[in-house]
Amino acid sequence: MKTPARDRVLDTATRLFYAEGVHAVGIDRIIAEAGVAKATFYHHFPSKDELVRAYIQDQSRRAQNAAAGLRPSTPRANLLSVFDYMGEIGGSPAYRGCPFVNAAAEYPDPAHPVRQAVAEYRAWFRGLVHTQLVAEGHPDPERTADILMVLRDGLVIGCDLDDARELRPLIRDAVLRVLGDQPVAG
Amino acid sequence: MKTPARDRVLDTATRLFYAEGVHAVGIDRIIAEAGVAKATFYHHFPSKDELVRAYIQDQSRRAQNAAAGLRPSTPRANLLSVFDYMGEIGGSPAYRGCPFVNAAAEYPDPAHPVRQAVAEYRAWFRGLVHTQLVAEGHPDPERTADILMVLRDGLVIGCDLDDARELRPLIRDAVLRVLGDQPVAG
DNA sequence: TCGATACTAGACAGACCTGTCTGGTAACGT
DNA sequence: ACGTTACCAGACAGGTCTGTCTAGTATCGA
Repeated sequence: MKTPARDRVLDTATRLFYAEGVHAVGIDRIIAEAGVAKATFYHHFPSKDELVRAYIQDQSRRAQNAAAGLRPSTPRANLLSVFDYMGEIGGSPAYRGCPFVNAAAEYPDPAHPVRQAVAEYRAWFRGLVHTQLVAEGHPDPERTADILMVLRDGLVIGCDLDDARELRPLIRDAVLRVLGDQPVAG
Repeated sequence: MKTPARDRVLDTATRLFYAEGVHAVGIDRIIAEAGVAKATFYHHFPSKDELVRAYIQDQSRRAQNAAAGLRPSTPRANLLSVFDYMGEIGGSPAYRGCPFVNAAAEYPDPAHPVRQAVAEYRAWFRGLVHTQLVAEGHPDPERTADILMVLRDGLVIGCDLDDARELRPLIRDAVLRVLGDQPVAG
């Protein structure tokens, strides 16, 4: 218990929010499992919604760090490795879908800070994909980036609601079909 | 107020669950807005979770009725019209994403009856797409149906979290790319 | 040594949650 | 006429929710 209280709270909240949903997990449970006093929690986070926002922003930061950690190769290989990585994550037994999509489902108001944090993550991911498309000289980077975003969202849903093991082998195929230079095999 | 109490409850629950989320809406509010006594509610639905399941099953039934109402044409046209229809729905100002995906996000346990009702809808939709692919003689109907399912999920997310008006014009393009016989335009 | 900061335990308020219960009204088939 | 069923209003129980508050301990820099 030598890690700072704020970190323990955020780590515990991340685990519970992701596994069980935001509205399904109360502050009392978070502070109990984090081993933190209630006053300490409200010292670091002014409200539960701010904790949720911090959770989303932290997940976004981690995703960006993970993407930065991938050793850059050709734009095409970068794109494929991003989607392959999604398949790896999606195949984990603890996988419960995308934290951003799941959180957004619990915050219907697009103006809510949590939704805005989700929008920031999405803008970053879309930019990542778009940059690779431009770098590889794709003839239609705008539209293709949009469709790859759709593919991304569909994959995180599919890995959660369907069988990720069946989905994983076709990710590369799907990306290549969207990129448009790979005819469908008979 | 001459419609039966059960219908008023289900209609009100559908409206509120979809607009605000399942956990965010309490029984007290549903019965108040439906103009129904609490005992009447619990007479028709043994628990809130059963109401949620009825809501999901009702949405599934409506989707299947809507699909049955589309006048059948060529398999290719059927496929495109299904996805076009999704774009129409997704462009509505009241659109808040897919009720099945949103509900599943609030019920992490795959064994929960609500999740099973969602799974039944998904199996139906996947079968609908697969049938059309087989009918048009597609060389890879299994894998293509899976990817179109991914596309479906990505579209409902994108129409909710991004701008549906930007997404709609590229739906047909995305479907054709997945079907694999349409090269990307320069 | 002093003051600020981080932290702990836990009571408390006020609202909301699901689900049960009592008690009464009205329609309807037999 | 009678029993069943559907429906109403609303109290109630037991729990949980967020957020505030009191009161005290520990650490650490100046």
